[in-house]
Amino acid sequence: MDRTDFYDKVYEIVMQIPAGKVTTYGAIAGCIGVKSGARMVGYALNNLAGQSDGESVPAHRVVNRLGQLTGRAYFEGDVMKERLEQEGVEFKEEYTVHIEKHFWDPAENIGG
DNA sequence: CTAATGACGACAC
DNA sequence: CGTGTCGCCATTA
Repeated sequence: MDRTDFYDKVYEIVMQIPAGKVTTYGAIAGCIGVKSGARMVGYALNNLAGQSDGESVPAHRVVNRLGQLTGRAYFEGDVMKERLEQEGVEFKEEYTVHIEKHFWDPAENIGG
């Protein structure tokens, strides 16, 4: 599939996310070029559920702009939360990370 | 092509 | 400040 170019971009960025850090869908979408493709980003991550390289993409480090683990439903149990905790990410709520402290800007590592 | 959906985001009330 | 609505782009039916 050549149209997966968008997905590749998402994966390439998400794979660069260091442990203990998190980023947002909008940030990734903007770094790719599709600023308003925030929804598409989540859509691409969801696709990982069936991709063999899915394990290579720490989609659990991607949360919405509020730090909410909206996609935890696509992980096994609380894997998305437990993984972030074991990496050192602080949580404000049961399923909300401290995005303000652990925010990771892809444009500072990919685009620049 | 049209209509509906989605791990989102911003604006209006 | 909280709720409600539209827009965004790609995929699917």
